[in-house]
Amino acid sequence: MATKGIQSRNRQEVTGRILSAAERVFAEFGYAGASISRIAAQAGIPKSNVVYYFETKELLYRRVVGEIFDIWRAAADSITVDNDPIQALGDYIDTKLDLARTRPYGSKVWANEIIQRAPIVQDYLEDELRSWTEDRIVVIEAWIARGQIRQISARHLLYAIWATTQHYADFTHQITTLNEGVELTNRQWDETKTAVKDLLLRGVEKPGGA
Amino acid sequence: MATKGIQSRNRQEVTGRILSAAERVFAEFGYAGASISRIAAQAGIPKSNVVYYFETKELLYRRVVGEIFDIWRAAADSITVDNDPIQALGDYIDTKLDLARTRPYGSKVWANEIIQRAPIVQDYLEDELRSWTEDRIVVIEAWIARGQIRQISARHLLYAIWATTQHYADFTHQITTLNEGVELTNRQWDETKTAVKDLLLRGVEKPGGA
DNA sequence: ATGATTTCTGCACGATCGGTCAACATTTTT
DNA sequence: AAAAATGTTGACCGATCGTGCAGAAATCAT
Repeated sequence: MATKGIQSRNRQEVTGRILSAAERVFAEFGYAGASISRIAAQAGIPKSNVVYYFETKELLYRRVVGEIFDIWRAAADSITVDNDPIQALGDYIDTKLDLARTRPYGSKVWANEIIQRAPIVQDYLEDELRSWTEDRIVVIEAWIARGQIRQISARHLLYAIWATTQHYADFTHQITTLNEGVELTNRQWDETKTAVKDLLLRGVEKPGGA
Repeated sequence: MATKGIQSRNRQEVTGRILSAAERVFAEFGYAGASISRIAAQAGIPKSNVVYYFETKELLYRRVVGEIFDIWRAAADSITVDNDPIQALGDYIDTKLDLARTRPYGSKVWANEIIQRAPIVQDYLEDELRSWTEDRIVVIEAWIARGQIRQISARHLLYAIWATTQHYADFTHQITTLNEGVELTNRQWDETKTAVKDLLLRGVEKPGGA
């Protein structure tokens, strides 16, 4: 009763390895280019075993996309009416950039899916993303109404934050190449955070309110 | 002597149709998911005819990527030391957003290629993109040295412009879904230009220099 | 008009794909 | 310990892929 037994412990470990491998392979080869056998090889198990746990490639893919979607959603918890706008948006940018570094594959899978017009997770967009976005826009517009930030387009501010933060995940390879071929150091990631917040938030805060 | 004959005229027309179809199919299905037969069907010709003009899928792909790269490069012609910074960067953003609207497929193909670590056009990144980027950074840093703009990171400013402008091409489907399922109108594209420039350029211009 | 050249197309090939299935191994339940 | 349930694996199938190739069709040069 205390434990669930060896089988279920293994089940969790194996499915976890598959999900992790799938996130990477889907990111690096796209949905069509990612074969089940390559995912299996990445996870170190036979192809049949992947099918056993996730039935089809599409179901496995949906699980991967759902994971990164949930993580991103949680990253915006700081965006509430009662928080300080600059602090809240700054935290959101910081968290999003941390995720760009720690979970770049998930971001790439999402980008690929949207680029291809969301053939598999369109329901996510219409149900959860739409209402979630409208809620954040309401918060930002409340800040504007209170005079806490400049009169900007809340929607385009969100898009700009998404675009810039995810750019550092999706375009990591381009950024690395332009960084003389070496990955960004801890210091350079800190500089990135500072630069992105400096650029975007100066367009948000009131001129006098420095 | 005046004309080149029917054959070469047709050659240009057919290769043009193939390139246009390929840009779209590569964007919507990724490199692996884009089959030659689907490109041929989109162009309205037999599969063998596509191979006749471009030999391999990879060579056709390189042509498609090279096209969008050249177009983007030309879009930054306004970024020179002697131009006014805010005007020049504003023009760049405008042009880049126009391209996001008129050539979204090219942008998506590029995004896909970078996400997958540039398996085919890495030479573009190391040769042309790298030197091109360094040149623009020199210009922006010259503006800073002259005191024409704030002391910002030229590199991250470029990345932010790329990220935001290309976001409106690569994530068109997400933006459309969040726009109640309908594509952006002319007016909304104008609002986008204004919002993006307002957000990014306020982080660039000197506080007093309004 | 005729031969050379270019353009176009259907067919065939080996490879790889997603997914099925039956046999086997292990763990859990009784 | 026997039965049931769960986990694991390799062999196999029909479909699609990129590409090579031979020959037909159209155009060009003479």
